[in-house]
Amino acid sequence: MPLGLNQEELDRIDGLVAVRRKVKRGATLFRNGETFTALYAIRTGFFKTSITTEDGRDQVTGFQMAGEIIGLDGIVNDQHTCDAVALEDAEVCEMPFDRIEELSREVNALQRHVHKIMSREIVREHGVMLLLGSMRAEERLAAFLLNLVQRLHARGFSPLELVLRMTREEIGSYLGLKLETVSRTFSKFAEDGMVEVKQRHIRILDTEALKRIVNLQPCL
Amino acid sequence: MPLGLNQEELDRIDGLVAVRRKVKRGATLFRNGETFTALYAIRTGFFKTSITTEDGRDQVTGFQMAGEIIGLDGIVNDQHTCDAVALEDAEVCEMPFDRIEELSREVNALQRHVHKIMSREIVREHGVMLLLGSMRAEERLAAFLLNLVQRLHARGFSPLELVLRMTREEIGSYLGLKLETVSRTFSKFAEDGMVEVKQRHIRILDTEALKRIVNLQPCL
DNA sequence: CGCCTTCCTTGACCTGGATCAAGACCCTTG
DNA sequence: CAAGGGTCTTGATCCAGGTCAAGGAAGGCG
Repeated sequence: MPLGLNQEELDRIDGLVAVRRKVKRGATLFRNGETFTALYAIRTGFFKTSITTEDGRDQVTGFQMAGEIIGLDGIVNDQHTCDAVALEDAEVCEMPFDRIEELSREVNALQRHVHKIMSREIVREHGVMLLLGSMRAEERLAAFLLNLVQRLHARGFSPLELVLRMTREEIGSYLGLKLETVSRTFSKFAEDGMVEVKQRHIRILDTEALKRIVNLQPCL
Repeated sequence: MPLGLNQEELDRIDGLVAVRRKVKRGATLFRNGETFTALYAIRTGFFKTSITTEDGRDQVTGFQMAGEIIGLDGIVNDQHTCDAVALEDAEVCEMPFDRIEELSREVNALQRHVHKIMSREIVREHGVMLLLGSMRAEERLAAFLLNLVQRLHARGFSPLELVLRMTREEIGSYLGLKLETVSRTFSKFAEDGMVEVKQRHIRILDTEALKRIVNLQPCL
């Protein structure tokens, strides 16, 4: 994690992690309705979170990778409100939330950290609202790709190449598009020479062009 | 606020409120880019929060009323990332965030409360993502109206009548629709006898019908 | 190794909501 | 009380993306 902590504090924070848990591809880490007890820090692997309505509609609310925290939705009502599914074999650290609260009363840096994580998630979701509320299909997909490579890059991966862990349908659900539109838009980007698409392998050929698409206001 | 607190704790929490601040209709409480120092509890009045991109796009991220907290977006980077504008004359309590953190180390119930408020906001935004990502115009507006009256009802107002504090355009921005579509959809609801619309005065004639619209899956 | 299933692509067509445009209503201010 | 600007409604038209349909690649499994 972050910040200037002394050894004792670091040890105590290490002690937060109750269990390491492995989650197989396709398995759920937690599910809507389950009792909330812990947050999870992803050590390795890749997750999606999604909500499902009674009438069967389904919205992917995020994709999470190593170093990110999931489970924050459960705090309000001591009950998870979304499903977290591993999109590849994964390992997480389970951190019981009452111990987080306890410890963050004593370690200021941890308290602050928890607040920032939650605030960051709120801000991220604002961005998604902007995307869903006002962007066109190409803009959405370009923004999505740029966001993914940027996060991967921060983890030491290439900023020009990535392997999608999710299906076109899951991307579509996240972006408010149908899978056909996602596929067509990938094809269009490829035609225009901006990316190379081989199934889930994506190579970015022109980052600037993608950025221009995102910032492109329709006509003024 | 909530919960079983003793008198001393209550007094201390009262002490959180540094200033009461009045905000005139149309004025901003805070603005994107300003340094974050405090959360605000709305005492009276009605706010919208919105983000604006460099290219001038604009997304309303929420409407807040008495009893709700705004400013959470500022915690991550000590800087606000959205604008909060009063849609009617309002009064807020300014609560310096470092004092909130300080006090919530000592009063468990406050700590818990802060966590829940943030988590609630995350869950609310999941709901908005669902709305923006997968609902049709009528569903969005019906969901919006039901949400508003429900929150107003919880504050002692009629569950069947409300006055919109925002324009059609602001509703549209929040719901990912153009103002004309919002207007047309209101008209359609009125034709169908579900609501009565007189400019910003809305009377709900058939709550159940609105609920049915929200849960209506297209064809299966 | 070959079958099967899941995922992806592409085409043809359709439609919900956007866009453009013209007024109507209403509130404010002089 | 009249003028004017912001807001709302409604109509006509258009188009981005949805829908339906038909294959095609690829990875897992017996």
